Amino acid sequence: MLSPGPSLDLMFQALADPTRRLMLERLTKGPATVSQLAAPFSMSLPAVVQHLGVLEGSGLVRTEKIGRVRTCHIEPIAMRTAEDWIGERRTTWEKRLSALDAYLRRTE
Amino acid sequence: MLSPGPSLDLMFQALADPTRRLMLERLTKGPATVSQLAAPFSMSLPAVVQHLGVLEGSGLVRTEKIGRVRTCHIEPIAMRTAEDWIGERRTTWEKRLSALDAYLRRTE
DNA sequence: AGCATACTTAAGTAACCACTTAAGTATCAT
DNA sequence: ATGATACTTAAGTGGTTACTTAAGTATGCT
Repeated sequence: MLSPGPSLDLMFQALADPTRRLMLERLTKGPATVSQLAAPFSMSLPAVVQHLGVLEGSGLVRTEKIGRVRTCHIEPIAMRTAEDWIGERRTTWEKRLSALDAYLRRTE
Repeated sequence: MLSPGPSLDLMFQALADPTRRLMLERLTKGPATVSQLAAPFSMSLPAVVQHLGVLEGSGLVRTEKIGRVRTCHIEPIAMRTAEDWIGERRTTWEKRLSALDAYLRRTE
């Protein structure tokens, strides 16, 4: 392991689990309480809350507790951070490829 | 854990480690042999090869061995798969937000 | 007050992950 | 053929992750 980074670690780690991606997908349709978020899954509530903790720790999700109900929603800015990291590297490589391609065509 | 998916699991898992992201970053600048890829890191060669295995297993990197040298390069298509998954969810949520915003302004 | 709801805390476990060292194999160079 | 290079295989270890069950706390309802 090297540098901790601005928490790309935590974001990608959070995205690496299918349960958490489904939870994120659910939150795409609007905010949800912990119970609502847990409903589709067959696992225990504490397990769901632990997943939620990972999502929140990564910054991808924000939650707020009012009374006894905790409500969760997506944080699009954090999503963009992860997305951008991939995008930058991908396009750099694609540019290299097309430059090589052009070169090969020229020397052809 | 639920569905395995088309291996978004493996891609995001691969991206979750800073060493692997650095390796990917290196490969952005062009193909590299295993030794070249390992050079910047202080860890053992087998450790680097294990990381490389994760990257390759996720489809983000492709390698080919010629003689005794294994050469590695980025697979931009796989990168795009991961990128797109995030992007779709992020934009859906952003649309929801701006729709809500517009609604609030109208009723204001 | 008494009971249900909505989490929360704690503790334990089995599987996985990121390394390590040591030893091995396949090529290439002389 | 000999030695160096470029990985490869195997086995082990300590830390983390994804759960579990059991019990606890805080809030809202009647």
